[in-house]
Amino acid sequence: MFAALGDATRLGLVARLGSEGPLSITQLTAGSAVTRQAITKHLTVLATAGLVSDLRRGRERIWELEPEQIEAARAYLEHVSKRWDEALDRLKQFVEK
Amino acid sequence: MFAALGDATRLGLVARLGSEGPLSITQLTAGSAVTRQAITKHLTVLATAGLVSDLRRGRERIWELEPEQIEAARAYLEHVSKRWDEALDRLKQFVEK
DNA sequence: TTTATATGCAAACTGCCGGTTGCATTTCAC
DNA sequence: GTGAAATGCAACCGGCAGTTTGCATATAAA
Repeated sequence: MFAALGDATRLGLVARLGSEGPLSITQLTAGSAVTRQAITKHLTVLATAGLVSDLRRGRERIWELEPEQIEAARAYLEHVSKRWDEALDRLKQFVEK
Repeated sequence: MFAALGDATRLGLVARLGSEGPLSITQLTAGSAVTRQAITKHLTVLATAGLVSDLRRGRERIWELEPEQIEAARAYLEHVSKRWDEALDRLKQFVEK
């Protein structure tokens, strides 16, 4: 999942979907430097990570953010951060004894 | 930075440093499946992303978490998530008009 | 019913990433 | 001071990720 966010192009897609709302593949391609095919592949990767989902509307495919997964990533980082604080506290206790 | 967290081995290192506190390269290697050299390279990547920092203690090199960067990543995800909510609100407004 | 638009599928290429191996260097312990 | 422990440096390698290209398919528009 962090791997999915780790590519610059993909993080860009997530950012755009976040600020502009649901967009089609063609719309996403216009605005990125790479080919439509590349965008499609990136979207597939993001979808596999659960970060986006798609729905068909006529001949176009609309992609939108899946904020729950983003929230999950956020929560994980918060968790690590918290554990780190606890670890430092334990270390402090240990040194003081 | 998300790219740095995107590798399984590296995310594991971050998790360990978070829960166990500062550790040396050798300590980190014992517990991972890969070579000490691989660990070293991963730590360099994490350091470049600002996620960890090192200090020398005698002949060993101690690595510790840099929680500010983790916080930064967390904040970014929160930002995207928030923007997404706003985008949905705008969309709702638009549809209702 | 043509024609243009939006997308899907598959093959091919290239660079970089994660990993190992071998040897050199520093520092601690005895 | 000699051996062992912890680390550094550099070269090498295999595979996969990101991208492009070419063609096929579906759907809207005229």
